[in-house]
Amino acid sequence: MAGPPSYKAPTGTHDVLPPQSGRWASLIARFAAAAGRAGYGLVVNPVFEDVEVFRRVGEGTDIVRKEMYEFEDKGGRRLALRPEGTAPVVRAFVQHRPPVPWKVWYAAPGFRYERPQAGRYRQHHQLGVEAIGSADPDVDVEVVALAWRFLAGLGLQRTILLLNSMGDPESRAAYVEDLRAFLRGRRAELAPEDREKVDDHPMRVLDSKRAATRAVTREAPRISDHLTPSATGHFSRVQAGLSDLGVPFALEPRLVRGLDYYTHTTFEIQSSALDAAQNALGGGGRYDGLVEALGGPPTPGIGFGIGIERVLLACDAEATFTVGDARVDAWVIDVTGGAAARALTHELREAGVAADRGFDDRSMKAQMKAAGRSGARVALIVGEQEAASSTVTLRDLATSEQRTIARADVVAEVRAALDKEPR
RNA sequence: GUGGCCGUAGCUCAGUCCGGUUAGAGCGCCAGGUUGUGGCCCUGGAGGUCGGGGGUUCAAGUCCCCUCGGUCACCCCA
Repeated sequence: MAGPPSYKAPTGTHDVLPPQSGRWASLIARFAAAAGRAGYGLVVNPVFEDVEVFRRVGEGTDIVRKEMYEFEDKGGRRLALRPEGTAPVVRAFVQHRPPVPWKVWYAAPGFRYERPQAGRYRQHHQLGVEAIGSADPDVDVEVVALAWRFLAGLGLQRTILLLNSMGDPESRAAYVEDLRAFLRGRRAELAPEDREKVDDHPMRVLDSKRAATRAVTREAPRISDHLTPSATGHFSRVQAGLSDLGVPFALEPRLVRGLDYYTHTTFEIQSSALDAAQNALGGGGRYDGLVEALGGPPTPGIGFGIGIERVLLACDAEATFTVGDARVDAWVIDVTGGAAARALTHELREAGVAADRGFDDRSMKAQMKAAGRSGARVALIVGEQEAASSTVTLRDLATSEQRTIARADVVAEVRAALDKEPR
């Protein structure tokens, strides 16, 4: 293409700007607080990993088969941008071998090369936790409840929690055989697009949205009928625990989720407020074989990921968790050249008062206009008269009342006007 | 990867079907009305290669082809 360069954020990516970014930041802060209260510490992983880290996690999944951002660095290493959050955390666990249970949370971007649509992006952001090293069903309960309570705490009400168990590997192997046999017998009734999945990935057929397929899978064998006694025991204890905490859930035997590594508990939280096709706000499950697959000792684990963009979309749809105005307390106006504004804003900020000012030595009118637009509660005005008498005019921008105060009393007067405690 | 719809000022859009002088509106921005005072009002101004390229034509924002981008959906997922 000719002409001057005209750059845009790459397809499927977005800039998050004020004031929306304020909401973004506060969402993460809330999650950090919730996870912190539950004993989870922050983990920060690299945004790219050896491509094998992700391959080991799901050879057969679309995520690794066709959606990974893979590249070779200048040293010839094969790397990939993280398509999901669990694998890097598990890799870090295997590398550092922290004491268990290891409970961590993260807020990180995920990258998948796919066509964007409402609620789906090439770079999206996830909030998540991982609890590695305990097979206790109470860990499942804690993790699921954390996700549920976090979303409820934002004011989201039109959410449903879907719960299923994939069982242990023996349960699962037996079930897959049974399901495959069933689907082969009914193959002709399936939607054409789903027929080819029957042989290689029969469980993928279960989450098809096509009506013809769903009619068949309604009658398909259920994994709950194939669970070993111990897997059934684990799952019942999870359900009992959730009920005990008042977390409502619906059993969904067809919930298999996209990643191959899940065992036992899997769950997904959907929003019925989103009319978009992508209505899963988050999901996760247990992955008792994953640590071993990445070279560690046999170690159980469970976690979830919540999509920040989708949660915010759901909040929009339910008109909750709205953008808070990031207002400053005071606006400093200086028509004597700017030195007074420089000193005053600095002094106020040092004293803990949020203060801002205009630049470029603009007219009184222009500076007042900026002050009004900023949403500040008070304006501090320094003109020739104030400068000459070591005073400042303090104006309440809501009531338009103003009075002249001594320059030396500015911090105290502003604090009083804002009803703010000294720091 | 496949399909539908859409690309005109910073934003939201009119104008495109039936081609015709300097491409418009609202909002926002800047300035003035008020030589020290915001929000309301009035006046004025800046800002556009009509996504890009090619073609048809005396003439293209408008018609044709290609291309890029956006959006929604499928596959699948957060």
